Amino acid sequence: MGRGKVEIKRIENATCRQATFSKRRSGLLKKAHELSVLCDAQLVAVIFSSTGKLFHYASSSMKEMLARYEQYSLDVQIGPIFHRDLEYQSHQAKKIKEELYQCTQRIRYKLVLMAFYRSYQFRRPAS
Amino acid sequence: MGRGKVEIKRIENATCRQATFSKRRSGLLKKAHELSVLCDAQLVAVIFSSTGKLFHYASSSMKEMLARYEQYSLDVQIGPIFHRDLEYQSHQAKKIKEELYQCTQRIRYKLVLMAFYRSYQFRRPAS
DNA sequence: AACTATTTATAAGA
DNA sequence: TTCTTATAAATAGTT
Repeated sequence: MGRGKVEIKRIENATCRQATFSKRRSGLLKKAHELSVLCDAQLVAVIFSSTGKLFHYASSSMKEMLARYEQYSLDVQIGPIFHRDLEYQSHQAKKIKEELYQCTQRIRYKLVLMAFYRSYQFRRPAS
Repeated sequence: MGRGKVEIKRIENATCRQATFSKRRSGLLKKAHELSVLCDAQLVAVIFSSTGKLFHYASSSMKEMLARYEQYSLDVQIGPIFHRDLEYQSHQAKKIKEELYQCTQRIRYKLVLMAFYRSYQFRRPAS
């Protein structure tokens, strides 16, 4: 969106790449904020530059959730379900497996959220 | 960017909010992709709609990192349920599914926190 | 889902 | 980096 049309492939010139990164990064974070506010969505965006610098955005609801659940351990949360003494029928077990698969797809991204939050704390211990 | 200027605050009309969510969500994910490609950046964007539906983008390098932790997460945390030799009853299966869903909603942030802590240390051991 | 009038983002240049 | 400005792109309101 500028003086010329840009092909979406790696910018070879380092200076130009850095300039574009700076502009588009702020654009992306701005859009992320707008989306969360306009549409009442929870979202997180985490960006590492090619030099390893971290940038991020998290909607306020996401921040709250991260803070709230940080204290709980995975074992405490998941344990009770696996320790239940229940009897099942096999086709329903299959159903559950499918459901679990969906859950795990989500968990993949939860991992990133956690990553983000930890880095945020590490980088800003006082805030 | 349209027929009128929009104030950045929650859209009250539900239909309008949903339409805007759909448009801006795809716009954001597209921008995320472009940024990662143009500027060789690693990034993840995770969006939950107000109804809890998940959308995401992860740059390829980020996917790789996630894959490592997903493996750990799934095998260790979720795996055991698949290895149980159980029979099921329908109302109990239903209950379990509901609980598992709630459970994953709760644990997901913990998982991410864990994952990141390691990835971050790996990336920046000295800082 | 499509259509466009407008607003917004941003590429290139300074 | 910051600003300027021409242009490309996104999208608000509408159908």
